[in-house]
Amino acid sequence: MEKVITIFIVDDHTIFRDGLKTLLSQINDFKIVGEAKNGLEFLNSLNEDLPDIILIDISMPEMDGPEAVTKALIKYPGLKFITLSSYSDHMYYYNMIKSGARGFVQKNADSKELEDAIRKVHAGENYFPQDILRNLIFKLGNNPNDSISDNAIKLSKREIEVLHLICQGNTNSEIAEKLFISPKTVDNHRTSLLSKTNTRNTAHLVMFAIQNKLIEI
Amino acid sequence: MEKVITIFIVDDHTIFRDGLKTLLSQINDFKIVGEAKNGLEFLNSLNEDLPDIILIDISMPEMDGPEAVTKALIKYPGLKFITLSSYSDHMYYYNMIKSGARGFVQKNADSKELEDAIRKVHAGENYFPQDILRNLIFKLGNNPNDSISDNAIKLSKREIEVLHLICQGNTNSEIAEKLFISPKTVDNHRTSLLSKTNTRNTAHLVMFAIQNKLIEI
DNA sequence: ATTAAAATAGGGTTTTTACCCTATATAATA
DNA sequence: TATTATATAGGGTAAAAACCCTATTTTAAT
Repeated sequence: MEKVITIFIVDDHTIFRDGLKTLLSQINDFKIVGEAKNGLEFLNSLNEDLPDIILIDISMPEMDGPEAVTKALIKYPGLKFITLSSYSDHMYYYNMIKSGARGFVQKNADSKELEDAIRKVHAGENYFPQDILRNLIFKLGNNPNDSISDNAIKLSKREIEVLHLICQGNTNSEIAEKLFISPKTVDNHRTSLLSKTNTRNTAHLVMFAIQNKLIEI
Repeated sequence: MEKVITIFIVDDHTIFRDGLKTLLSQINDFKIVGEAKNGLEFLNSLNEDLPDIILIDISMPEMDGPEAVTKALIKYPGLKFITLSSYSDHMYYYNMIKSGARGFVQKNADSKELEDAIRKVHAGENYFPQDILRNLIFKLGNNPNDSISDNAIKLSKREIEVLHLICQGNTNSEIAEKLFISPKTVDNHRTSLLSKTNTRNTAHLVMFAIQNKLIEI
């Protein structure tokens, strides 16, 4: 008899979890051994009886995917995570791969692909769709020192404060009043925000900030 | 033998559809008779053999939930739609209920609730969670003339086009070129966008648009 | 058929943003 | 210790946005 692959599901949508549970249970050697509705609940439910594969969503309340993966791998370095994602935003791939996920399956993939991914990752391989790999390679370019994390946009504390106030619809002088600084300083922060994020103007900056979770929606 | 309830699923995430299919198939008198990955595909697949219940997502590519429901009900007024939604944004409840959906189930509800909703709607009742009803009543207030649709922000086709191009970082003259209109006209659309959404400037408008799903992230 | 909304476009003005530059003090990092 | 990033602030300018107004044509909606 073949060895059973134990699977844990982390996703905030109960119906999705239920569906996935039922779907995967129909595969003979797959066994759902646990589920959680966010990263925190998942971490708390981890014990010595570890699952073979953890299917985990990216954006969840309380604690999101990347954070949960990072924290879980500190305690249990052998854990194998496969990310389930609904967005096509590449920023997330990096965060998730960086944090240590071994596979990546988009929710609009078919269920056969998910099964493949589970088997491959369980066998010790990685599973990333070609277009994601291509994008990663493209991002890394020909500079080997250029790690994924270095590509992450790092905004300063003040810049994030300014960004928040911009998104709320404040003008430079209003932001200046609220932060007790000169409007000219706000202008400078604004310039560096556009420069760092490589965006063209305020509208583009706000979109970028949301897409890359620099601010909460 | 009890009568079978036929169900059609419309959702852009294949894994979610597959899971739901398997999940609901386990209930004896439920039968999945079709599926589609967006509103357009759903409409095209409709024929004389109509399903009892259609489970439909709100935001999908090509054609979204409200539009599909509206169009389907013109041709087949008897159809019973249950909305599946992942967000807590109330904007959508109105659009979906307005368009004629008879039930509303959040994806983070449990699968028992979905089954209940299907049975209730099939029996001719409505199914809306208490908090949604409460919010509806709250929104309607004590003004009986104040219909739901009046509260929804209605942007024109052109305004939404302009909004999209704004979010992508285009200036008025760039938008003008792309839409083959005068920059002054774009400026006018911009003014009415700010006025309709009651926002203060571009940054605030973009935030509002995203928060209210006027645009895709 | 009449009204209302949408889409078009122009004139003109003020405010805001975006970008050029220099400059200083402080904090963090190599 | 030397270097880099951050945070501060100014002068100056050009572009863009925001808002005032009028006005015509087309397209829904009542």
